[in-house]
Amino acid sequence: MYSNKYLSGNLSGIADGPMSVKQTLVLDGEKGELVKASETMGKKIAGSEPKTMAALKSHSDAERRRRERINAHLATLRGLLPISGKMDKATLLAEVISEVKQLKETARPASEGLHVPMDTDEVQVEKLEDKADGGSVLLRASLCCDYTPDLLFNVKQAISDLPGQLLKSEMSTLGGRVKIVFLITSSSAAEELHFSSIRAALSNILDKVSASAEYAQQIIFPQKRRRVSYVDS
Amino acid sequence: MYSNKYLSGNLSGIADGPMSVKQTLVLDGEKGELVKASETMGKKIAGSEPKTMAALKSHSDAERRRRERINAHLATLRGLLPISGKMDKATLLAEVISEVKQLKETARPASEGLHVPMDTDEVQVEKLEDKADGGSVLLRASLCCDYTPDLLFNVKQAISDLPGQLLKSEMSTLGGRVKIVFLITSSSAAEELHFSSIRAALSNILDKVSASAEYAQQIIFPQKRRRVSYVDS
DNA sequence: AAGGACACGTGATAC
DNA sequence: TGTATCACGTGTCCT
Repeated sequence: MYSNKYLSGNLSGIADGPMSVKQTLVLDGEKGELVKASETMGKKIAGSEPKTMAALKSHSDAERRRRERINAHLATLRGLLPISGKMDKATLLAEVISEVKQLKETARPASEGLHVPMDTDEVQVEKLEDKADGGSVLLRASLCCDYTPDLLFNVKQAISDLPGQLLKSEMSTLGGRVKIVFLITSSSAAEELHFSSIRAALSNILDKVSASAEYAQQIIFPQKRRRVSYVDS
Repeated sequence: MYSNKYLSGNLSGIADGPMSVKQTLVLDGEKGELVKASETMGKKIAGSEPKTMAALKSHSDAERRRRERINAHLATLRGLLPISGKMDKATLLAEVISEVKQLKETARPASEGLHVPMDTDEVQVEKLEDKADGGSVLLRASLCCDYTPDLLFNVKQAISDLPGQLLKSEMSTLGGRVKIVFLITSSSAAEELHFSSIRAALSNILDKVSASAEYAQQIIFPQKRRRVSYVDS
């Protein structure tokens, strides 16, 4: 075992391999030189006090146990992650934090109430929680309008044109009204660009839907007016 | 700064503090003794090669950067956790893994409740909360499948054939998948009958969709298998 | 060969 | 007091 190269596992000190003492240089910051370690050492060595020895061993032992605990937890986390491949310890942690965020976002709407479609047509794009963690931003876009048979077709087309990655979409209907909510990840670099192109895509849907809806409406409710509002945040 | 105690920040070696060279003992595993480090050292020291010096510095610098990266991520994770108090690094990780597990657990019913389409085709009919109100029962039916252009047409037809009164329908899409949920009132007398006819109607949709989807899929993914599950409750 | 990632032992420090 | 945690520089492997 590597850890016993300098520090023997048993105090009786049975020779069990070729020995090579290393880590013998000390970098002297003051002079900027390498010096022999012993040069600057005083009495302290005196050699082989068993007390110091035992203390040192238990110290490094404890430290090793600590490392093992941490690494075990890291391994557990690696197993919990959707990503399978081998990973850097730092990148693993980065993945974990993005996982946690994602899960939190996914779990939220359960408690945050439902998106009931209102009476005014609406296109809304907002940014959720920009904690400057890893350059990725979460956008929440929503569209509220009348339901028409071709709505879903238009939506689907718009989705494929959407920038970033679509995490989730949710749609609810009430009466003849419908509200669709999208959750989209965007790179913080292209954030504003995505922002406006999402807005454009959804507004485009709204236009088409409005056209066909207005046609149908004018037959039945010629008096009804259409109110449209665009909201950004 | 502590990190410069042994290794000076500048290679010119300006004296900037009291110096105390430490880490000079080497624990000899073979003999079980402390020895002077220099005892077992040969020529190698020769003193002050600038090459070795620079290499050593860049090495420890890199290692420090790595540590900082990891610790930064750990700090971020600490901030994401519901627990506020100070925490052991290992216990922090333990908390993170339990948090991830819990979020996964919480997110699953949320996903099912919020009707996020999963990867398996599914027809589900269940009875919600029969509070013996007035002989009327609430049924919740859902259909999960690939999205195809004719899906909505089929759904619309099936709806008109449905028994009972359709209270609400909700639909969400993710990727190419779609999940539709119906809320239907039924008389408790005809409950079982409605149950099976709803099942039949949705299964019928699923069959049609599967057919057209499979046709499209066999061109692109000939190996992909369709898994269908029927769930009652 | 130049640099990244990891485990190690050690000094410092808090309780 | 002993017994934890942490940051550090280093050796070693891998690319």
